[in-house]
Amino acid sequence: MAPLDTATARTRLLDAAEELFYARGIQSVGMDEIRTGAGLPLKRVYALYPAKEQLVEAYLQRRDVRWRARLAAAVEEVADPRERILAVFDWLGTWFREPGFRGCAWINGFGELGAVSDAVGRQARAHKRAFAGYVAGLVGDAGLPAGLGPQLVLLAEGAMVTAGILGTDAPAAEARAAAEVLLRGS
Amino acid sequence: MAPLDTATARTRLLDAAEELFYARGIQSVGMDEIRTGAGLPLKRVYALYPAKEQLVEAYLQRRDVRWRARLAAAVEEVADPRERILAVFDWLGTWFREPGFRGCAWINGFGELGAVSDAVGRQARAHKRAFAGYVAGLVGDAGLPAGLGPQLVLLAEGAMVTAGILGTDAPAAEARAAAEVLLRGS
DNA sequence: TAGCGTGGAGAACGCCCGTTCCCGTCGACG
DNA sequence: CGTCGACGGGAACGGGCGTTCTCCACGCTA
Repeated sequence: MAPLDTATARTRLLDAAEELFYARGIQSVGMDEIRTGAGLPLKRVYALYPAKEQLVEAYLQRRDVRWRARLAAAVEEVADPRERILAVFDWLGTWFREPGFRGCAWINGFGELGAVSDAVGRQARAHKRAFAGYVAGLVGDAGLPAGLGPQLVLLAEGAMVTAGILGTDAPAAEARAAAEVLLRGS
Repeated sequence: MAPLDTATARTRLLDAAEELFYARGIQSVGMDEIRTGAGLPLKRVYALYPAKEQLVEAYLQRRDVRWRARLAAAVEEVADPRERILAVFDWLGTWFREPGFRGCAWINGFGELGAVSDAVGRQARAHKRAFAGYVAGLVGDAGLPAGLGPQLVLLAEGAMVTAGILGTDAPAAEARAAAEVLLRGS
């Protein structure tokens, strides 16, 4: 195979890593499998990320950017400030319905390695704080009391977990319905 | 050391397994460490559970019984049907504050091995369904609409996840406040 | 008291995995 | 056209872990 430039090599590597890590968990996936999936020589893999933990970190980082961008894009399609909040839960529903959905990558990663890898713990906390911050922004834009933000976040997190474990998209609609009540009550 | 009877050997084994698995994750803990913690010969360990996966299953099973019993005991102290629902969130708060709290064992286990071990996936689903069933019972006892149960469950799950990752007990109070609004709105 | 079996302690085995190293080949440059 | 460097492919290494096996001390029985 012709030599790949660094950028596409990195993309392929992260693509393969993300697919495998998300589907099966981090420790269950070996570096060899990732390099096969990426079609890269092991040497190249370790030139890009000198250790597995750094590849894991990069995987979570890139996914964080993309995940929040997809959420924001879905919310952006709605104008009314209150409806924008509910759009978060609608988007969760479309996410849950995607083939291969297996819960939240950061919740899963934290459960697996949060106690043992600082990098994973940091990524999980950063992602969850960023999500909470985004929701808080939506709540502020709608002129609603700040205390509502964390409550809506709990509904969303609970929906992710429950949908992941039970393998159903129902929690998205349930969380949305609960969110409507919370909005009305404020 | 004097030979231990089967019952206490099993107890010691499960005690050691639970402490280590919960604190550090399942794959990060070796059988050798567990046998050291239990003070048991490896032979005895494998006589009790012929493979690690079965020990993991037993760990989750026993923890499920105890966890739900603790929750139920806390709820039992409250008489008013609506207050009993809120007592669930109060108990979550005392759980979050316990030293060594690191989130929900089934959520963590599912994130780590749910895709790779049938036994862990089954345990997680069974536990979450049992919890949801318990909450549904409380909702029914209070004469509230059945649709409220899953919504309260989402708040609780979200609180567990968030408290685990962020290392704070605040989600318990936030979830309780949200639950009050949901109760009032029904 | 001699033999036997049970159970404790830990060494040993085989496998897997993260990481490193070697070799063949192909393109660039003089 | 010859040489050198870089890169792809994969073997090799070292360590860790789940699982099994060996050895030895102790207590029971005839």
